[in-house]
Amino acid sequence: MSNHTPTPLSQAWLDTLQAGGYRITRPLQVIVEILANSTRALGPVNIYDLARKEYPKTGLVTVYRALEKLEATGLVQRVHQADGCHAYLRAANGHEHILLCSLCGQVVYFAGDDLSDLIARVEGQSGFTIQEHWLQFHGLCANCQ
Amino acid sequence: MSNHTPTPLSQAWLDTLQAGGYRITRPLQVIVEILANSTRALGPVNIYDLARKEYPKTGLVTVYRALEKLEATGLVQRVHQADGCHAYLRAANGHEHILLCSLCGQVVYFAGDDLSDLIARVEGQSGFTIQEHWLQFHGLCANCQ
DNA sequence: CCTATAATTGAAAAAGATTTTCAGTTTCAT
DNA sequence: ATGAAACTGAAAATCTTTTTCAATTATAGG
Ligand SMILES: [Mn+2]
Ligand SMILES: [Mn+2]
Ligand SMILES: [Zn+2]
Ligand SMILES: [Zn+2]
Repeated sequence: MSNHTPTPLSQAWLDTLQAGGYRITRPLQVIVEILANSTRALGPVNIYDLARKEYPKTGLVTVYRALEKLEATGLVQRVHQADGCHAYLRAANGHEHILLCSLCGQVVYFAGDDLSDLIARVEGQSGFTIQEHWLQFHGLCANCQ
Repeated sequence: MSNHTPTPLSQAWLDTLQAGGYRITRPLQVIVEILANSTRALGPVNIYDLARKEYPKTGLVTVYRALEKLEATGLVQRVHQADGCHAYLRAANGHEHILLCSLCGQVVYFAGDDLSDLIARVEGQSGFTIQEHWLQFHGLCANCQ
């Protein structure tokens, strides 16, 4: 059971988790390492399988519990997809959205959308106050087209 | 067991379903009536409870099966929400998106978004070909604010 | 209107996913 | 080093969705 050095990102996540009052255990380290460095969304069983390669004792329950902590801390987000919404991904940094490859699942983050005019127009027409917007692009990555 | 007249929209849905080769049964009529006229997204159990008021024999399985048919026929869509993605709503007509009230669940459809510049920019930066976009607004309806 | 056929139904069982319980172990502030 | 609180994995419980199956029903054709 080798003890790999954490990547800078996963170390930052662990620090945030610790600052949030959570304890840093081996299975949590492994799960964080997996999620912080993934370029595609992963489901619980997905993460479970990967985690067991590094730390075979890992239980599926622990994966669920880690996802709960990571989501509560704002480090990961649930990803909505046509075939299900039970996969997780690094949360957006500031005002970012995601673009997903429909074939291989690869994820790219982008920023720079400006929906303020549209939002103002829709608020006027509907009488709603808009608090939040979800935007997601789907397509084929350079490799898959 | 009163036999209410179907609303124009639910009659149109039933015609579409029949044209698609499905048979029009009482529980299906009731479920269509509920979904075609709902102003908020409804989950299977939600629909089940409402359907049983009109046709008490309705089984939950039949609700699942009806949703399958309605989704396959393009009459309803699954709605993605922060607290789960198992509720259904009238599908968009053409290029529409939805705006949801985070308090009461009320839904409004809107059109008129133009994301082509953003899409072109993100395609250039990422090397992806973007095929589809999801956009959803969340806020408070006139009643809830 | 009758009939035959295929679709549909509801109950029950099965399968799948997630959560809870619990006793033992580990982290981490003192 | 110590102890309180958090965390762990296994097993059980719970919840959701799908499958199976025998009976019923819709609808096309005569
Ligand atoms: Mn945005
Ligand atoms: Mn659009
Ligand atoms: Zn790809
Ligand atoms: Zn409202």
